[in-house]
Amino acid sequence: MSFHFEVLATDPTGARLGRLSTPHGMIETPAFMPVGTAATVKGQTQADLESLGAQILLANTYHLYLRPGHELVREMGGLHRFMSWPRAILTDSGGYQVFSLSDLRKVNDEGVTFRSHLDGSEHFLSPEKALEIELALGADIIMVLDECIEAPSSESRARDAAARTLAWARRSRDYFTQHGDRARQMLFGIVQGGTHPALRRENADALVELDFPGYAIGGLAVGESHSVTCEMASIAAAQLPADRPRYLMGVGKPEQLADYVALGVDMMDCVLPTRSARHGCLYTSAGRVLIKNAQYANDPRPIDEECQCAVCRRYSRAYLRHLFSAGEVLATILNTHHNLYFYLDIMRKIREAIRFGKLESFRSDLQARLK
RNA sequence: GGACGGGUGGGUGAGUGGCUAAAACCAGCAGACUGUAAAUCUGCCGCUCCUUGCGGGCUACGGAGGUUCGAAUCCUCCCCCGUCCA
Repeated sequence: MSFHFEVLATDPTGARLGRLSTPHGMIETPAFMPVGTAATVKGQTQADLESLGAQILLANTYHLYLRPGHELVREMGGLHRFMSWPRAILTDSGGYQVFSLSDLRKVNDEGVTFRSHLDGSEHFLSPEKALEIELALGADIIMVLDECIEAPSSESRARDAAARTLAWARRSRDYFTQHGDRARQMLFGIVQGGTHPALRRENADALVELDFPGYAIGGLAVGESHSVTCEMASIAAAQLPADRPRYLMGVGKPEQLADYVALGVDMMDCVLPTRSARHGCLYTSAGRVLIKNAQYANDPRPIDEECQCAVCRRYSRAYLRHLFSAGEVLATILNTHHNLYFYLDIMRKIREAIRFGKLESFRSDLQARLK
């Protein structure tokens, strides 16, 4: 009973309000998970993240395996203790690196051989190896290794990747059954299938047969249009059991979050709020602010006049632009704080809207304002 | 007074006869970013005209002349700056 997922309410759109209990606290869904690849959300302390209300963070198996090494993390008491994060953690498997490090890897049915982006050394990641690492890291939710492909991809390529991902899911489940602990960790399977509707449906159906406690939809927002992303997510979500959490991996832009939620998605993660912040792109209730633009040099207003975050309550655009232009580290810190607040605040409002069955109007309002 | 070295586009600075409106970097301006090889990457960055094109015209490598089909690059004189010698 360490893990328990409960749908508390549904909205006419199909959105679900829920909660996922974990050994490291409760996650209100739909949830957005800030990305902390290397056991750190760049630019924010763990105290900052707690104050922002993040209930779960994402970290990366591949990166932590390379540095500092999963055995070290295990020695240091596991990822929660190592990074001093008392709330929930999800570790991605390294499947996304199959996509993003495409020049540095080779895939076959056994697994993936990576050439480390740090020192060029070769490393082999199989579904079993990924899980061994994830067991050592000790995150609450762990992901199977999958093969994430770029879009567009041919049907045969997508079919191969989906079949391989499914086979790996089976091996992962079996490995977890033997070595894992269901009271301590939850293993999610991942749906692939590219941008081919029939493949998505088939792959989701087959994956559900394997009976995972939660399901992810992967391989989206990798080059296809937003409407295709939605179509694929919708097809996959429709095949997934209603009583299990659904995680749409790697999305999305602020104005897209409610779209995914409306498809029945419970969890999302994205580097956008943190990376964009570092690059000077700030999200506001009236659209994006590229803080380095000359027009903000003498703008005394906060980033977003409607925002209640600590940065908007205290600092002007003029000051933030100065910090950014000067390359000051505080720019990263403050920008990241604001963007994460903005994302997490949208999620709070989305949950509120679902509670009252008003997600559709919230969504159209949001999109109109962010355009 | 003499001997060297040097003056290049907003800055630093390459270029020593044509491929140079002039490298590179910085600054400036604009844009991208979706399970993080990302404090990264891309474009623009003399003025001007239009039929917006690997287009036309003009201006530009301290100043003024000159050599040459052609000069930031060679020559002459001048003006600055630095170092050293008197």
